[in-house]
Amino acid sequence: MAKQNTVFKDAFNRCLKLLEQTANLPSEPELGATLGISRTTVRAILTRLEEVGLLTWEKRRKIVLRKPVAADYFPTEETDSLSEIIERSFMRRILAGGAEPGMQINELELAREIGIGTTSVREFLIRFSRFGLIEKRPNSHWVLKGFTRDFALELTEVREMFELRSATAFARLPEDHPAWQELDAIEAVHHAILADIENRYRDFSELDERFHLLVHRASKNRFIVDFYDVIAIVFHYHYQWNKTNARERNARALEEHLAYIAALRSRDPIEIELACRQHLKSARETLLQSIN
Amino acid sequence: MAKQNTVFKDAFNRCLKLLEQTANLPSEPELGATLGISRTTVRAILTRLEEVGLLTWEKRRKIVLRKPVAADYFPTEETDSLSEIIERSFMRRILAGGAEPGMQINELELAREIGIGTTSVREFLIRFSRFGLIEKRPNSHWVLKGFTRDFALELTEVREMFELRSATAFARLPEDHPAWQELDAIEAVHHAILADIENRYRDFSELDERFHLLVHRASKNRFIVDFYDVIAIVFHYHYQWNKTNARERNARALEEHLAYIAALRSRDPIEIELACRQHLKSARETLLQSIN
DNA sequence: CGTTTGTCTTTTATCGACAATAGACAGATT
DNA sequence: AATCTGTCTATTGTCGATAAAAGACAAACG
Repeated sequence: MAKQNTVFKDAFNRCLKLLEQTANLPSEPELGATLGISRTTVRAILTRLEEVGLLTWEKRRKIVLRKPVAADYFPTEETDSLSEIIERSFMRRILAGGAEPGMQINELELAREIGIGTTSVREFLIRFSRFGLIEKRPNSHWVLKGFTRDFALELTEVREMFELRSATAFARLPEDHPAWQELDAIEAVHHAILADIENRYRDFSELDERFHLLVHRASKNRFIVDFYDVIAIVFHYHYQWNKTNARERNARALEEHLAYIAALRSRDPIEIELACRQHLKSARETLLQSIN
Repeated sequence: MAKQNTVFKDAFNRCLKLLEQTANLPSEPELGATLGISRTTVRAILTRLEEVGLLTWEKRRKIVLRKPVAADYFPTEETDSLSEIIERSFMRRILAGGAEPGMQINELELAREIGIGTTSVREFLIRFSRFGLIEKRPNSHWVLKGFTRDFALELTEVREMFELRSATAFARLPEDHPAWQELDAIEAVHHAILADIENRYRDFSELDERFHLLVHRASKNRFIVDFYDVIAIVFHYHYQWNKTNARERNARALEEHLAYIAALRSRDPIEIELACRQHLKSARETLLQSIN
């Protein structure tokens, strides 16, 4: 196999979802734009829709013959891109498994274990190296620096610098900047989750990322925004891994976010700094607790 | 060719340099440690030394037969690693050549132009992407964001945050920390260059990197230290590219460094902040001038 | 007994090949 | 006239293969 056809399979599934709602398919270019893929892949999807008897397709005439059923979808395991698979597999190893700092990382072994080629593993490790968890010895192996206390402290130190600056910049955004609307939307979701915290506390992780990314974007600095990737991936896997007291922790974080949002609205630098620091401090503590 | 033997050639050349000074070669492991290579490569070097009649080698008996001459060395073009070649080639294109922001970057074209495989180009681009100058469209090309005014401003904004914090941390290093000695050594080189500025002003670039890296290291934060790579590469190529008023500019920077070093020694936070800001401000201005 | 050497195995860096995907262009359709 | 479709080409993502380099281990040496 030269290239996985995960783009095709994933887009096919999303196309089926579209078909559940509407029985009308737009033109090829439009469908491509909707699904975020090229026309080549759109046509591959249409061809398959015809093959499985969901569609008659001739030039512009596209007639949906029936509603899609579960069996029409590709299994979700097949729709993940290779890099997602590698990332998950790798993170599980270094977060969950007994991964000692200083351990060697072997490209070939990793590749065999996941069942993929070495090229993909190498490219992943290179991309991943910017997260500061691994380091390359040229012409030799990678070294795992580990998800240690030091790592967490260094990460949060930079995070606090960047987020304070971003929050200050946020307050200076013009009244009509779309970020304020997005902030309203985010605040509403906070209230919604808090109102049903027992069932919905797991939705916090995604919301957290959405909120902080919005704040960071206000810095209009690519390095600050890019750095948020590091924070996001660490917290993402941290939430998956450490579930102790998740409900209470998330509830508290939601409240802190609300205070933080209110401070942003006030545009008062002092208040913003206070609310921001307060929240970042508890985020840091949560992270540190999960390490030791 | 599967792998370049640049490690061998480069180490061979360095070994010849050793032979110019001493006529005695140590054991294989020791030589390997000196040259920073494995024993396998050491033995390849010894074999070649024998082939070209520089050495008789049998087990522990290594007898140097003559001094190496210029013709014994591998040409320098052959000792650069592939990634260095790609980097130079790429930087020339995007800094010197008419590289408009928004331009597409084509892996295949780049590879053909440099005369190497696509894998190496891809890996380079992935590594390079953390410098914020290019961006990937998945399943499609890379986009050049360009060495623009915005780029320089964003870069220097973060640089200033990081360096101020590092400088403050530097002042808190214990009296006996090796960084203070290194600072003395660096200061001495400053005086030496200033004393012969007409001839030596080109040495500033390297010294600049050495000094600022030392300061950044005091932060003991991998993200801050790693970020210095971005600064270093930008200034490195910037110095190569923009030579107008280089002598005066470097002389001024050297003076600013000396003031900055004195401030660090004073350990007075206010003085440090002042000297640091002053220097970073002119560094930023120099960079900006070269852009428009 | 601690190094050093000889030999062998494993891993990395790089290439070329090929399927998946993107993208270009001319002719067809409304 | 604008958009869509058919067809074709170019580029990306991934693999396996291979030379260079690293590294393991036992026998030899001092």
